[in-house]
Amino acid sequence: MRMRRRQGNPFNVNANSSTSIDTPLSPNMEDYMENISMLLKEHDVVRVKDIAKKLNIKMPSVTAALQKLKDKGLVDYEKYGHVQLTAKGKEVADTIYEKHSFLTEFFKDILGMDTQEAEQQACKLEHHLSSDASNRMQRFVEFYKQEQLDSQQWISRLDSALEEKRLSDLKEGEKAEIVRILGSGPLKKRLLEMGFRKGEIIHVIKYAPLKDPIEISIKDFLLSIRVEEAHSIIVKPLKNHD
Amino acid sequence: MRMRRRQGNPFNVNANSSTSIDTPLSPNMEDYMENISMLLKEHDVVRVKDIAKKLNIKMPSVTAALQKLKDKGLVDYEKYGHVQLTAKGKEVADTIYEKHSFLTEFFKDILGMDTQEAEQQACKLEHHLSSDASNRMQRFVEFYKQEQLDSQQWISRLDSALEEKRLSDLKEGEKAEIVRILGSGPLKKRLLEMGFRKGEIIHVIKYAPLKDPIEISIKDFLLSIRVEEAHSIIVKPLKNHD
DNA sequence: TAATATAATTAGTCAAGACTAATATTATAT
DNA sequence: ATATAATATTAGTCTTGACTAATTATATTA
Ligand SMILES: [Mn+2]
Ligand SMILES: [Mn+2]
Ligand SMILES: [Mn+2]
Ligand SMILES: [Mn+2]
Repeated sequence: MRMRRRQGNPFNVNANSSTSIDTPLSPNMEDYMENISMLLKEHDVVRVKDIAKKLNIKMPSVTAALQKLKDKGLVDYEKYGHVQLTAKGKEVADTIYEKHSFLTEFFKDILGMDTQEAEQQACKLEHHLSSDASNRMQRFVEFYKQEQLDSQQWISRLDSALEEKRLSDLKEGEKAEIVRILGSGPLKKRLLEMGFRKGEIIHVIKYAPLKDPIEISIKDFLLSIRVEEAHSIIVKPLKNHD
Repeated sequence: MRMRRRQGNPFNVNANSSTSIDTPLSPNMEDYMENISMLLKEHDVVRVKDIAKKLNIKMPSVTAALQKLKDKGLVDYEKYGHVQLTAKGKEVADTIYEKHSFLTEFFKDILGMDTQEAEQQACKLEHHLSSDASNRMQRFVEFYKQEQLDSQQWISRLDSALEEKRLSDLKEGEKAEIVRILGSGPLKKRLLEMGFRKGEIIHVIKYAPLKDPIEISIKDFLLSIRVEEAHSIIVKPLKNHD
């Protein structure tokens, strides 16, 4: 469910042409704020060129953005001049950066992603988290990092879990061991009856992606299975020489 | 760091005017796929009107979207006809819905948000998660829901944590108890020396938002503190009659 | 079957946010 | 102090994905 801002009504006469102030910042504008703030922490003079480089865009785009952000009272900026944040602007930037930080910690320290990917993910998601969700998640990250006990347990389990695939993701000719079967209803029961059990070795005979069914063998039995069903069978691919 | 798609080069002569196929789906297009799939699970005939209603947009927007999705080979659709998903389209929709599901579980069952907010958050974030992050997070949710032991501990701690604020979020006249002080460097040391200790009661005397400093009292001492410092003091507001 | 109501499409507009090309300003080097 | 280089701005274009108004096609009802 989405709320899209109503926009572009040509008959809205109270035009208030500069709708600038007060409407929430778009993800892109938030990134401008965040990155200007970061640049200001490193150098005390920030130029259009610096922002363009950091955000990997061209200078005219930056100029346009700065004009909007100035209208909103978030940056101090005069033509051809240097860029500063207003008090309000700093608040905004800090709020965003805080989300960036705990999200990064979450992806890095809890989910075990490497620094760069973690940062990237964080910098995308930060613009879409409600403040309630942010609070809760921030608490959660703090909490989890204190209880290092079982987080160890989790991390070690994660590594092997990441080697797992779904049967439907295997390619023709691949072999794999069944790790577990998702679901709980009659579907799971049927799969068990067909011979899909934990530990069994599967060999994919024929698999045309998107075309049902997949043909496989389990200890010399030939079986056909629909993609949809294969989707809920978790396997661990075997190296070729097994 | 962002990658923006390069766009709008008027001199790109290999125009390939229908750049349609193969470029990744935008968040909005992903929502179309997801919701069409949901509608198809309930009714076996899906009309433009249904999609418009579900997504809370107008019919012409839907028509335009369907034309694009058809170009990309994701929907079966003829003018004035009913809407179906292609095999590829189903795959796409399922992938998105899977993210939607475990994200919802995360916000609901781990962070304790109510169903509706959890769904909303999930449906925003689902479009921005890499497949690696998705995998890890899905594993994490599964793992966490099995170890109900300490998740209990966490949930109960969360409730009280959500009553907490930062000193910088209090309004003039409010009283609060210090819960803890964030950070670790010399800043924290200085705050402790000033008398900010766990359990102390704070009374905010004067606070003009965005204007340093904040004036407060701790057991009859008057103190001034900068917003930035107040930001790292976690407090629990007291009811008026305390 | 004809008249009406509902549903869907087209045409044209708008805002955001990127881009290029051309121009203007400021900084640096001779 | 001037010439050149580096930066920044304007003007105009493009795509995406909304919107309204007008038109066309399909369904329903008399
Ligand atoms: Mn970001
Ligand atoms: Mn960020
Ligand atoms: Mn969504
Ligand atoms: Mn969703």
